[in-house]
Amino acid sequence: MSLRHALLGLLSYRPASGYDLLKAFETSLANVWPATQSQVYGELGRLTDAGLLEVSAEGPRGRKEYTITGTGRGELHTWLVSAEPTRVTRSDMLLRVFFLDRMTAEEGRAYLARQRDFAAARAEHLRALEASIEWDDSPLSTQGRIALEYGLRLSTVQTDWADWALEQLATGGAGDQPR
Amino acid sequence: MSLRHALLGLLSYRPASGYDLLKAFETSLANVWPATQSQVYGELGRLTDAGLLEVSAEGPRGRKEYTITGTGRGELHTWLVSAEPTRVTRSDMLLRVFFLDRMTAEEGRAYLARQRDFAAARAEHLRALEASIEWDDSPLSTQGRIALEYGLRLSTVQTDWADWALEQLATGGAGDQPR
DNA sequence: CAATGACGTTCCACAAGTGACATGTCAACC
DNA sequence: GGTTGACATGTCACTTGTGGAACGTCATTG
Repeated sequence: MSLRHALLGLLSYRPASGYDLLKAFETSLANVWPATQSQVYGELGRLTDAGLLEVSAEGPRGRKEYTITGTGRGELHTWLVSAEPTRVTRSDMLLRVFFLDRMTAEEGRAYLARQRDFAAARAEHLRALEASIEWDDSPLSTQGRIALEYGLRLSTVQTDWADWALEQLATGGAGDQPR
Repeated sequence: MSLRHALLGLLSYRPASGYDLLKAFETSLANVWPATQSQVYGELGRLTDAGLLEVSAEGPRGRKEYTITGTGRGELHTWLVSAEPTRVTRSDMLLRVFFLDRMTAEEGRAYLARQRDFAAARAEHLRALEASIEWDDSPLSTQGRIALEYGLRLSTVQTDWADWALEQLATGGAGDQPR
C-alpha cells in the first residue's frame, strides 16, 4: 500500500487539496505511481481518519486542504527507510515470451519487434519529458532526474534485449510449431 | 487479466490438474507471473464455465484434469499476438527515490546502496537458477533462457543505476534536508 | 497400524486498483 | 445573461491479487 505514502510524501512539502494531489499524480508521479481520482480521495479520507493527515482549511467549492501531521511524518519516514526487497513484478510481456512457441515463427518475431518498438517509443517519450522540464539543482530536480534516468536505462535494456532475442530465435532454430 | 492466459498457455502443452499447474507457477513461472492457490483454482473454475477448458478426467483424491478446448486455444492465440503496449509499472523503489530529500543524506545513500545490493542478489539468484537447469535446444529451453536473460540484464541495469545515482548524490550536492 | 507428508480441492475475508458516474461551484468570456 | 471549462468531491460496481483456514485422500515407512 504505497499510495498512502505517495500522498504523505507530497504533503510533506506543502498542504494541498485532493485536486492538487491528483494533478501531481497526473504529471510528475504518472510514470512511477499512477493513481485515479477514486483512489486519491478515498485514501485521503482514510489517512485523515487514521490521524496521519488533518483538514487544515476549507475553501470555495468544497475544497479541503490537507496537512500532514506529526504522526504522518513519522509514518512517511518509517516507510522511506524500510527498504523491503522489491517484490516480483508480473510481466505479461515475459509471459508471452514463455509461450513463444505457441505462435508461428513469424508471429514470434513480430511480437519481439513490437516490444522493441514500444520500448524505443517509451524512451522517446521520456527524452521529450526530460527536455520539457526546467531542471535546476533543487533536491526535487536531482531526484526527478535520477528517477528518469532509471526509466531511460530500462528502455535501453528492453530494446537491446529484444534485438538479442530476435537473434536467438534466428540462430537457435526455433521453428514453426503448430498450435 | 493474464493469469487465465498463463493457465491456457500451460495447458496448451498437456492436460494437468490444478495442483500440477500450481507447481508450474511455483517453479518456472515464479519469476514472471506468480500466482496463489486460491487464484489458480478459482480461475480454472471460471475458465471451465466459460468453455475454454474442460475437465477431461477425474483421478484419485478428487483430482480433476483440465484440458484446453478449441475455444481456449483460440483465446490463447489471440492474446499471444495482441501485443498491447506494456502498462506503466508501479515502483515503490522509484517512489522513494522521488522523496529522497525527505531522508537524511546518510539514509538516502544507505537506501540506494541497499537497492544495489538487492539487485545484485537477484542477479545471483538468477545465475544459480540458470546453472541448475539442464538446457537443451527445445523451444521451452530457448524461451526460458530468453526470459532469464531479461531478468539478468534488468538486474545489471539496477545495480549500475544505483551506483550512478549514488555518485549523483555525492556530486550533485544533495544536502541534509530536515524532515 | 499409526503417523507423516505429498496430493488435491474449496471457500472466505480483505486489500488494492480501475473506470464510470453523479454532483455541484466558481470565474471568465462572448 | 448564458455557456463553457477549470475546480472539486464523492460513490459504486467490478476485477485482481493476498493470505489463511478447512477438509479430505492416498502411499510410504517406521
